[in-house]
Amino acid sequence: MLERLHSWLRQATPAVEWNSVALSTLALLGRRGRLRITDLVAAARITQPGMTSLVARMATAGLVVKEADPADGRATLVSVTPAGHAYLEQIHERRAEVIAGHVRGLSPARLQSLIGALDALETLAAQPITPGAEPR
Amino acid sequence: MLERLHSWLRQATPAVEWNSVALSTLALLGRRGRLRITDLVAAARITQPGMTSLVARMATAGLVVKEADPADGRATLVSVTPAGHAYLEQIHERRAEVIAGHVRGLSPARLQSLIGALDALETLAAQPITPGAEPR
DNA sequence: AGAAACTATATCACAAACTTATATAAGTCA
DNA sequence: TGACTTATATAAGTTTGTGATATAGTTTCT
Repeated sequence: MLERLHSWLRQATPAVEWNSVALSTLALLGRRGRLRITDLVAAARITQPGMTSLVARMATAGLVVKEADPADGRATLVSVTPAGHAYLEQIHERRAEVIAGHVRGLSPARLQSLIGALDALETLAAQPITPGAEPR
Repeated sequence: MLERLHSWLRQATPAVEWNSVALSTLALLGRRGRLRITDLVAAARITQPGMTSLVARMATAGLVVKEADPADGRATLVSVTPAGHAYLEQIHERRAEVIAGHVRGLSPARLQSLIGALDALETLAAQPITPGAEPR
C-alpha cells in the first residue's frame, strides 16, 4: 500500500549533495532546535562516530554549528545556521515543485480525497516510530 | 506537506541489510520482470559501474540472477530469484506491520480519509518521475 | 571527598560502496 | 566493411560508514 509511495517519494526528491541521513538530521535540527550528537544518533540509523563525522562535515559546509553544552561538559550542542535553514528551504521548494506537478495531474475526485487525507497523513508523520523500528 | 511523511516512511522501514537503492532496484525487478543493467541505472540514482557492482553483490547473495540477453550480446538481463521474491515479501511484511501499528492509532475519521485517499496515492506512486528529477 | 562506574564525544584503522576514466565486446548504419 | 555507438566490465581513487578504543566530564556510593 504505502510501499510504492515511499520509493516514489524518494525519487521525487531531486538529486542533492547530501545523503538522506544528513538531510533528515538537518531537518530534525531545524524542527527541534539544538540537540546533542547522542540525540541525533538516536534518531538516525548511523553510529555515533558516523554522526560525529557527519556533523563535522555539515559544520565545515556551514550548515550547522557546534557549541559546548554549558550544562554538560562532555556534550556538544548542534544547531542549524541561517545557511542551513536556507538550504532546507531550498530543498523543500524543489521537492514541492516536483510533487505539485504530479498532484496537479490527478483527477479532481482523487485530488479531493488526497486533500481530505492530508490531516491523517500529518498525524501519522508526527508519530514517533515505535514498534520494531529500532532493534534493541 | 508530504515532506515529513517521506522521512517518516523511511524510518518506518525496519533496519535492513540492503540500502535503499538496492531495495528499490530489487522491487523494480520484482514488478517489471527481467531488465538490463542500463534500465536499472535509469531508474536509480547510481552510475552504471555502481549498478554493475550492486547487481553482482545481489547475485552473490542469491537475490537475483544474471543471464545473457539472447537478443543483444552486450546486454545482461537481471531477474529476481525465488529467494529474492521471498526477501521482498519479508521486507514488505515487516514494514506493513510497523505502519499498521501506527495507522491503527488514528481516529476513525482520519482513518476513513486515509482509506479514501489510497487510490489517489496509488495513482501518484504509479506515475513516473518526470520534471527536474533527473538532471541532465 | 574520593574512587569506581558510567556517559558523551573523538580518533583511528579498516571496510564498503561509490565515482570517474577507460577498456572490451557487440550492435548499427552509411 | 569500417566508423560510430552502446552495454557492461574493470581499475584506481574517494567518500562515508563501522568497530574498537581513548579521553574527558558526570554520577554514584560509601
